[in-house]
Amino acid sequence: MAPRTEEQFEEIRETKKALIMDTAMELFASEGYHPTSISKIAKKANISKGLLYNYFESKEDLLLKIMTAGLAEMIAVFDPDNDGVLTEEEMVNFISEILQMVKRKHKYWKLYYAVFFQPKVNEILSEKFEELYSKMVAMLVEYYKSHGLEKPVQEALLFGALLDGMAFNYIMSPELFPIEILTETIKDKFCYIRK
Amino acid sequence: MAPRTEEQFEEIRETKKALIMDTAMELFASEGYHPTSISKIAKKANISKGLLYNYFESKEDLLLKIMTAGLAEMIAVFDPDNDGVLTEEEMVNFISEILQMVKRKHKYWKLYYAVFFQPKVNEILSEKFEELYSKMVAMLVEYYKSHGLEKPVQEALLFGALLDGMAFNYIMSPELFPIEILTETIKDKFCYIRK
Amino acid sequence: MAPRTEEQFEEIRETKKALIMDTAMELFASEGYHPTSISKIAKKANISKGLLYNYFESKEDLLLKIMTAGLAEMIAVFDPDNDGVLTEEEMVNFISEILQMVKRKHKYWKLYYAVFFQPKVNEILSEKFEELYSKMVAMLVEYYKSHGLEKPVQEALLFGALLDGMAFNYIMSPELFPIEILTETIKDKFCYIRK
Amino acid sequence: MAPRTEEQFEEIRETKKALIMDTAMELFASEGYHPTSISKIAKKANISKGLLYNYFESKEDLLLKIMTAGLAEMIAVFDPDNDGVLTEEEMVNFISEILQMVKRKHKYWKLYYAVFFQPKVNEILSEKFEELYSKMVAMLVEYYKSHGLEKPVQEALLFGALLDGMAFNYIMSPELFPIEILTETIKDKFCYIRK
DNA sequence: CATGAATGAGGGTTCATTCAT
DNA sequence: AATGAATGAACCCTCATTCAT
Repeated sequence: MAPRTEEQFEEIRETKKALIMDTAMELFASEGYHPTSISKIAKKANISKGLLYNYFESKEDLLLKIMTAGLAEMIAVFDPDNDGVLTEEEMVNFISEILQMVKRKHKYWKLYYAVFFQPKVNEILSEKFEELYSKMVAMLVEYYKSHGLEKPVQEALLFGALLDGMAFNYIMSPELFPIEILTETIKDKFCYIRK
Repeated sequence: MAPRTEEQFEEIRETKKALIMDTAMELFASEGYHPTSISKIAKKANISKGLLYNYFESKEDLLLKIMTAGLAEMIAVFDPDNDGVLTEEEMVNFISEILQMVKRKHKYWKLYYAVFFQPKVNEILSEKFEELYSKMVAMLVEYYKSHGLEKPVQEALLFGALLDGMAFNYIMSPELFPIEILTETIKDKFCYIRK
Repeated sequence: MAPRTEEQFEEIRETKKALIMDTAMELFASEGYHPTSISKIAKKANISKGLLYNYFESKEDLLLKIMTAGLAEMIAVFDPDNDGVLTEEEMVNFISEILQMVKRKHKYWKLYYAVFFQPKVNEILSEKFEELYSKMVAMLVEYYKSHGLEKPVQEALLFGALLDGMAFNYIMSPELFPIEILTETIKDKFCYIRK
Repeated sequence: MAPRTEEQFEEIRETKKALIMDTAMELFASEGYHPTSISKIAKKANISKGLLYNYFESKEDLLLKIMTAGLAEMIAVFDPDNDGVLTEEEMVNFISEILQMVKRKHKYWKLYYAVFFQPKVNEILSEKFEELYSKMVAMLVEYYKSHGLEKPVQEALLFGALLDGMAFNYIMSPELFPIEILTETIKDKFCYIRK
């Protein structure tokens, strides 16, 4: 019989890779990176331990690939790729999108917070993360400048920290932290909407 | 030599225990909990592995004791144990004290963030933590109420999140996050000082 | 296209088999038998892992087939199939041929030495090897007898050992062991040329 | 109760280390380095797998330590630490000592031959080995020079190779290679005893 | 109070081999 | 004839914990 075609193999690979990454993310996020063993991941994904190493070089590589993919997704959402200045409408939109994102990608975020203090991982990801971070800050600074604020950088940093803190609080105890009812207050405090 | 008295023994015990906890915290914070082995802690503390088990039941127990002690210390600082309403001066004071605390107890905070997603740890600490958290929020709510704000709860939650986010950002990259220059802006935004 | 004939298939098979054996030998010799994985061999030979098992039953079988083939080649060179006594000229020739052989088939020899202490390999090859060995010794014994030496067996064993030792030294560090400049001395010591 | 003294610990360590090295050497020599698992060594030595790593950093380290120790022993025997020229008597002595050594330290030699073609190991040991080798050659060269031979270097290299070959043959099949009855012939051929 | 040799379960990883296509 | 995804046993190694001294 003829062997599978290149494309068939490619498809199998993509499917399996996604399965493994999803399963691993789930476990990493809920139990932590170190306490999650390769065996556990393989069992939950219904594959053999060995197969995992067909797709990822190591446990660390698996984590990194998950994180990178997640980061890329976030960048896609966060970054309006807007070289000009945000309109006020865009700004309001931006806030609600981020907060929605946190709720939807709950697992990713949990993983992020859990993993950013793993020294080794952080080392590798921090570069990408800081890129995202500084883009966001720059965008905000521009917005505040265009609104004539005296200390646009401080505003931007503070606002960034606030979003971070909200995400963190929500991830830690979703039932205690009512994201929705806060948006209006945020708008009042950080959007400087001209009436 | 005269045999040591009961109290002397007790003192030795306390000193050793503190030494072990400090050493362990240092390592946990800088290398992570799981990657830090008991051997490494013992070596750095210049004691034998066996002795460590004389003071702590297990590695997890050690971590928990460190975390609990740290939390207690923070509670002592954060909680003015003030049943009345904060004055504006106290409020301003409170902010700068918290931020100073983050800088001073850098290691503790790092450990907290790194370890809060370990299910077991979280389970045990979350109760105490939430107690602290809700006390803080209540205090802030009172403050905002007394200043006639419309949505005192939202204000309080937002402010709490902001402080969290600042701590988080500072811990992650102290060189990128200039805590000091932000206090003024915070004051403007969250203290509602009556001129 | 016309279907291939039986012979063409056979030819393809032989070519592939030879390719695999050559590739494997190369790797076994340079990296060692155990550290060389089937994957690596397949990759270097530009075939799939599966195909290799179409030609060889197992990794061990592959090794054995390589060794056997190599041994056969050597036997063909070493054994003049001469039932009579070597002439002096033949003897001199014999020496230089062996030494040339070592240089040419460098890889084979390296593999031999590396692998001769693997119990299983030794088990299977030792019979053939001893056949070769005793033939060589017998031939030499005859030669020495015909030259009237008192202890022809000792001479033969010693000479055999010397050749072995030279091969061994050359294989281990070719740059340190100058085979060529030794032939004359060997001739003086072991050929007993009648002037 | 008081802990053991430093010396007691040291003694335990030395004893265990020797036990492990002996056991491992036995197995490495008879089954080969790679096919011998740490588990097997531990089981045969009646210790836990873990303990082995209390004494040796890795399997490779264990092998290296065994080899180095063996090499040191051989150097001690081979090297007369004689800056002057060997007397004829010493030379004869030297030969029989080496051959006895091969018989006595059978296991070590087998390990040497089996392991010298493991690329990684060789890399590390070759330096030490060459030191020994060149010392031996130098010693022999001096001897031959003092006996007025035309080509002392060739003589020395050849003699060295012969000894190597004899050792190799003996190790491979002791029953086929009668070391004892060869010494006289060696003496005749390589000692140049002045009558 | 104090030591570190010893354990053993479990971790991450490799790899010869199989098999559906 | 040919592919490479998939398996699973075995490997090397780590480390929290115990215990005799």
